[in-house]
Amino acid sequence: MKVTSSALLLRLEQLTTLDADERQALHELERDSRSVKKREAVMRRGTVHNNFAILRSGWATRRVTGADGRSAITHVFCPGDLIGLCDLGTQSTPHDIIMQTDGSMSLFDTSDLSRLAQKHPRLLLLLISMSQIEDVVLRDRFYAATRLSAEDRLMHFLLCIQSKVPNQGEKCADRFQMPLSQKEIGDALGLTDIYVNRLLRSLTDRDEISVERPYMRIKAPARWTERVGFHDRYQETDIAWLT
Amino acid sequence: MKVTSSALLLRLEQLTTLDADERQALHELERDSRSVKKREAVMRRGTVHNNFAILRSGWATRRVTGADGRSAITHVFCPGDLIGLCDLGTQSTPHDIIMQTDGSMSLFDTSDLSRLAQKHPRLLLLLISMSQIEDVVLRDRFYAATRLSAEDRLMHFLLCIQSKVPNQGEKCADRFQMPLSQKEIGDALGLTDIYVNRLLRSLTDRDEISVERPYMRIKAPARWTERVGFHDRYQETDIAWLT
DNA sequence: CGCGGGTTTGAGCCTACTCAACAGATGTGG
DNA sequence: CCACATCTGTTGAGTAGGCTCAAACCCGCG
Repeated sequence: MKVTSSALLLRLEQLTTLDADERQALHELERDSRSVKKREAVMRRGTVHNNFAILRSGWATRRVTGADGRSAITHVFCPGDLIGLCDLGTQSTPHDIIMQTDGSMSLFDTSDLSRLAQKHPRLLLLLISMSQIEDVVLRDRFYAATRLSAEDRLMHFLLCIQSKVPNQGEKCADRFQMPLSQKEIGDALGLTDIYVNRLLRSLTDRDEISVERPYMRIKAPARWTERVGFHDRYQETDIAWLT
Repeated sequence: MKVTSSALLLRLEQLTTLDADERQALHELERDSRSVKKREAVMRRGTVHNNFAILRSGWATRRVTGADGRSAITHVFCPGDLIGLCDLGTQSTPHDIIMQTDGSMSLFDTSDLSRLAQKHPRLLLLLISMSQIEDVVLRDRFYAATRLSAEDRLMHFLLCIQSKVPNQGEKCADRFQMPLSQKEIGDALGLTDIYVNRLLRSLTDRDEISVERPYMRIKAPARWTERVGFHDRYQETDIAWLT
């Protein structure tokens, strides 16, 4: 039976070269994969098992939820993303991971990881390096959330999502998938769903975007990028120094 | 000449056991240290050298600065903290690091790191794991910044700083050092210096805190913790699984 | 003694929120 | 296959939390 292609492998090989051993190890990591459904919590804060995962298909988010039920979306994950490698130092999962769409993932815990650390330390470092990009993005978003107006914040976030989107093979380069509802966009920005709606409405009315659910199109991404000071951290990725 | 004690080594040894080789490697990493002055930018965004550092004494912050000059403080570093290990995947430093006080640090770049990766992969993983805690804290702060009221946000942040403070050997356990001005606290919270001032004033008037510059005291930290849902991520640290 | 950085206080305003209601989609069980 | 529930999007009206602008004070320091 043919091996399903791995979004993670594809991305890694664009950034560095793997030897046969490493490719094999990666393949074994992804051997078992579980299918997961929309809205399912694949990792729950406070639990100690399955702290690490490779998202093989579908979208997921990391959510921080408060006592009053309000919550914030700190990360958005797409196929090929690594989840939880940024929590190595915590004894249990610090925040929830929720599926945004149906999908599939390979799950691990510390014992798998510590095996990998012994047998393929370089590979682990590569994976960690890749996943750290997400936290660089979070810092940009922290700035946006605290220092930009609601509209600029929204623009910044849409650019973030656009830059995440894997090359979908579609010719319309400026059309991208938006896997979040308006309420969820609000949770990612610290705004109300209602206000997000007004902003999106205003943007479409001014012909800045067009919404073609579940897709979206930004009419003048370059202008937006300039305006809100957006950086595409994925394009700036470089892990080749790890020889 | 006697070796100056290393805040980093102390912290690592509380969390796991190092063998003689690793202790030696760590010692060599910290051999050269440079003294740095308040307000000095020790790493500047966009540059490719000295991307990594061990902060040996003093306090520093990571700042994200926008085109209009507004900025946000995403991280606060204290002695023994690792800086830049969370940016492994970026080709250049993504954000500025600024000294908040005079201090000293040991600086590295990717070549040092890739040597370390080859000779002491476990040690590098330990260091990375430790430094990732800071990003877990940032996610908590992201939630606070987007979903809590200004006063709760401020309480949350003060608890964060208090939990960072190294055991100062002082008996007053509830008194801690506050290395940020009100304007800087505002940058860490997404508030104006003026509003931070009003909040602090109100808290002291209600006898919730006392300000004894450069120290500060929270009168009822347990109540605050409950109220804003604060987690002490440093206490939850666990890197012992990396055998 | 003057200067700059940090703090304090007042007055007025605007951005983003709350509450409320409805329309459209989606899904689900009988 | 329809009836009902739930989630999502849309719009209006009124409000308030945190902002802006302005000015003064304190203090350490050159």
